[in-house]
Amino acid sequence: MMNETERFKRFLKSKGLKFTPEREVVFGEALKSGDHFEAEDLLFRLKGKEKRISKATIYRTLPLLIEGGWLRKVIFNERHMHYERDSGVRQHEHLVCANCGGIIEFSDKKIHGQLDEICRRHGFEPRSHWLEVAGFCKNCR
Amino acid sequence: MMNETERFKRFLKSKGLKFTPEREVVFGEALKSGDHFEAEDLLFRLKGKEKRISKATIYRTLPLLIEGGWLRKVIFNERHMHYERDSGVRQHEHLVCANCGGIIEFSDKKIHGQLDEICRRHGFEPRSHWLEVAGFCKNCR
DNA sequence: CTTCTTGCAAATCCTTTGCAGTTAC
DNA sequence: GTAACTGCAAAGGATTTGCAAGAAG
Repeated sequence: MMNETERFKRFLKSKGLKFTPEREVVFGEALKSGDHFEAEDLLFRLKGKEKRISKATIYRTLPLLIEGGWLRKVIFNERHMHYERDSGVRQHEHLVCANCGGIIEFSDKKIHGQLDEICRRHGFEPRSHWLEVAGFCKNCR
Repeated sequence: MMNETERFKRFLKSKGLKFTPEREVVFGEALKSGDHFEAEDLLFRLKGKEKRISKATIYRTLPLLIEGGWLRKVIFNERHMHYERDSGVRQHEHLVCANCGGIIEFSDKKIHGQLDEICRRHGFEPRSHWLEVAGFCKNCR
């Protein structure tokens, strides 16, 4: 964790930006998120903290964390953005339950291979992809 | 086309809704859309028509067309919604160029098969899916 | 005639921005 | 010191809603 904070500091410095207490808190809390979260979640979780962080600061910090590779955006069938830890693999593959909202993540080599093949056929250079299957999970079907 | 309009009338009736000139126009224009469009596109295209249709009516009609199976939603990496003709196959597979915005649609049996397999493994009952690959097309790479 | 519709403008929701005061370096 | 940062509140863009007037059935 200390390492990550150091990485963050270096990242900011490299861009001529400053390492502030606010950014440190948002950074720490975002990385603590086990799974998907929304800006509003962060805001809420930070409400209880000693340091009060404004909505604006959160919205201004999230893009930095994405740029630095700590987070990625995930778009669901809603109006607002979700975020998740970026493990480095730029793939977003989910089964999303239409009933309980539960999310199962997966990653599949066969699909990746096939996607590469399809891109090749179309002369398309892939950078990232996301795949969402909507339906009903084991418990809700 | 006449058939489709009849279908639409019947659909509305079945839900206790009325067949109005406004709905007819929106319906016709939406079905005329060869590819993806946004609510704003429809609004614009309807500007020139004899009948003036309000934004609100468009936003109120689109969900009906989705419910009736004529359209489906497609979500891109933006803040607003896109729509496309629903051919009955509930798959949304696209290569989207990050530079020119061009969209290449595809459909791939191997991927479908593999998705089914993954769902089975997770006890998940799929209803629809969407897969978007972002990158650069032949011309823009 | 009754219920559903329309257009309008105001309201929402999430996110971004302008500004004036504050802080990191 | 000075450029970057913060919180606030106001602005934004896409979509929605309340309302009174207007049509469909």
